[in-house]
Amino acid sequence: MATLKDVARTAGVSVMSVSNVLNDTGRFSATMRERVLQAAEEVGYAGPDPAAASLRRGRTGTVGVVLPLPLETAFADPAATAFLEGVAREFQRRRTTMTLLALPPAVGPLARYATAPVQQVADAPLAALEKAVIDAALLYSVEEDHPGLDILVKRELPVLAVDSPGHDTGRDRFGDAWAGFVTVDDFGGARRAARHLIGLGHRRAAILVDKLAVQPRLGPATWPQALATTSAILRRRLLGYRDAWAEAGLPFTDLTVIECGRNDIAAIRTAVHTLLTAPGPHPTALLAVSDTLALGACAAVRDHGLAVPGDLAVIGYDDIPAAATAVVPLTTVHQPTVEKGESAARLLLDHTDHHIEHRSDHGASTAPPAPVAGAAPPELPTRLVIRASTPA
Amino acid sequence: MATLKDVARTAGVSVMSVSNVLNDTGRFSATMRERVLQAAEEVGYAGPDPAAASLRRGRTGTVGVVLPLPLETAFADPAATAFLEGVAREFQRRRTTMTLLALPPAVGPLARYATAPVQQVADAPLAALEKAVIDAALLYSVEEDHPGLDILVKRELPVLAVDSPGHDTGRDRFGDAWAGFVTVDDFGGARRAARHLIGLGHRRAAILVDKLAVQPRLGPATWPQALATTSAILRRRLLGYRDAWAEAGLPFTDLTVIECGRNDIAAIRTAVHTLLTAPGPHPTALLAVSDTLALGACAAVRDHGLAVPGDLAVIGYDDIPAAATAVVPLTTVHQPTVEKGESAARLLLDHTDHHIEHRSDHGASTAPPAPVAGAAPPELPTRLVIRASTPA
DNA sequence: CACCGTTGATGTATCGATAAAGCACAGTGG
DNA sequence: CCACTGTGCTTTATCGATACATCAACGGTG
Repeated sequence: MATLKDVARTAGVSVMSVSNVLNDTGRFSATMRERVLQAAEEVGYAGPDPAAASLRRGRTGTVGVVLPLPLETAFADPAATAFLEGVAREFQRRRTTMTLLALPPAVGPLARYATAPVQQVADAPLAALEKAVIDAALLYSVEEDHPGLDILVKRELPVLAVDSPGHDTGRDRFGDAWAGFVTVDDFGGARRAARHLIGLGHRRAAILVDKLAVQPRLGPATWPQALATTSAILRRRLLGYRDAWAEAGLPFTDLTVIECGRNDIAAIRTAVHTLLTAPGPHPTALLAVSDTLALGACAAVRDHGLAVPGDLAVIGYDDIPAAATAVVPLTTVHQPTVEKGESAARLLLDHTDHHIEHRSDHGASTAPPAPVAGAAPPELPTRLVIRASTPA
Repeated sequence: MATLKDVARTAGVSVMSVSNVLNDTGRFSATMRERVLQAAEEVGYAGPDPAAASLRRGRTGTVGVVLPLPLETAFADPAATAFLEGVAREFQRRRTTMTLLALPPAVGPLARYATAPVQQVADAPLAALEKAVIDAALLYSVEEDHPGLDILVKRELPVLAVDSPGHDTGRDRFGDAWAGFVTVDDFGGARRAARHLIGLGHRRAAILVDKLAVQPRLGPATWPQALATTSAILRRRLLGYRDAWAEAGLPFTDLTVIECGRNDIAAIRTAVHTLLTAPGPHPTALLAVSDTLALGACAAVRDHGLAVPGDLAVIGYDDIPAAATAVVPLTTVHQPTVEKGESAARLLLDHTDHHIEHRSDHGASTAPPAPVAGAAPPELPTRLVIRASTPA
């Protein structure tokens, strides 16, 4: 591979001149420019070696996006992909590359809501966090006490967590590392959905979730079990639904949580079937924690010979594109998913750009740590979109 | 940030000893090990700086996965996510990280099938290819003459292309860079699907595609238009369907290609509606180039008051999980999608592991370029899975 | 007792680039 | 005529780690 030195020798100039031309620092003449570019072409120079430049500059231009394993789940979920699309868009604007770091979910409930400690996960994926060539990390739905976080903190990498419980605590750092948070008003959105149902006269509903933990337990869950979920988003949504029920003075026994296992038509059909054939009074409405689940539930209800919303009202969550175009357009809680990704990326990059602009060899001449302008609001709004899956 | 030097000073030993312990080279005593680990803990050493290690070793442990923009498309497509899951699995086994590099699709048809040259794309995303800290690149559905490829070639990075037309030509390099290919027998799979229909007595069918080019043109396409598609996979599938028709001596006018625009229920419904209300004889079967399209088409056909397979037979492609569990389980062409990802990753990593094992300071003592054992077969098989969306 | 292979630690050179200082030389104003 | 200010290019000193060579101490052998 040709290096700067080769180009310099060929052009008959110093390496610094070549570097100056290639980085367009402006400190060179037109003649020099020509000579260097010509020589670069001649020796087939492919541009500065990224590893060397990263070492010297102290910046890599790459951010790690940390996702929970299995990636399939993350990729297949329309809400997650829309989020990633937002992240990708902002990264592209800011000339930043994204490295995917997949983490196994920590086993056990969120430590702050449970007594059992989060178990250690396999070492191999954690080593990836140590060796990744990145300037910062963006965590998507990663538990706040995941052991992987310690590694990022040790490396003093700025970290931004999306949909993490950390935001609730108002903190702005993890250990010594800067920390940012972007969340969505999941609690409020869920509460609005449940209030809407109550306003329509519903008194008994079932909440459909895909899984509460890595190992799902199919069927109804008790409220303590449900609230011990490992997912912070899920927990906030459940609390929102529950709060509306409490507000209206309705008993929690009439708001059951059903674990379906997967975002999968067959699994949802089974769950709905079980629900509708169980003894005792049936729910008159379904609150699904995602649109995928809600759409599956609609299909299952129809297969069962019942009508949506006539026999059973359904409300989803996320407002994915398919929600609006479904056979029965879905009433759902809209959240600005793509924008969430953009905000997260923007907030993180604003921080890194301001604080580690570039390695400077003489003392700390870093810009004042001014509050970042145009930063994203920490909590994005949600709103209820009323369509045809709830009665008018 | 603490460096090796700090650890060495604290432990009162040389930097090399620290490096030896951390890299577990075995050339140190138990006492030394203790002292070093203790000192590392004490100064809060976060492990070797990845950029520095990459520079010195000449390897980064990261592979670039190049996907066409918009990423949303890639992430939302179940076939693509299954593929990425396979890639991720193999990478994890091999302790390799993946960097996502999104490329805008080159505008214009594949140059080898067209006279118009592939247009230049925006420069910004290409710069990412120059600056990415990677050892190799895995291209997913990237045109063989995409300008981005030149950059990888200049960097002499090993490249592996999946579902690219390159495999047809039997080449094993792009310029000076090693090149590998993994493809699936798309032609054969499509032909089997169409033959099956013909065997069932069908004589008129419509082929549903999402889009032939970046800017889709909704509605029927002529065969020359269809075959000028920018997607190599799509082209192979179209040729397979067509070949079955030709074999049976049926006219191509009875095999129409319909462009739906998106993998979207509403778009598909419109396309199916148009198809079924057009004057003249209607097709008796639908060949969809993906299961997502096929499942959407099934729903659209039912909405239209017709039955699958009674009134209209439907065959999909890919055999995504949802195909088996659909209301009418889908007849489709199965391809080993996850395995395709694993094979691609394995083939690429086998190459890089053998050929750039590590930077060696003295002369070329590299291992003989033995043919890689256990490498993936270059073309993976497909098979027709007959379920309920075609009559028995 | 001199010779030698082993073990464990250290020194030195380098990977490929960039930051900052240094240095010639031309043009200016007092 | 000389100090003074830019240009434009070069020299020097790193960035943080690893490959390889070297060296000291030691126990076993003929």
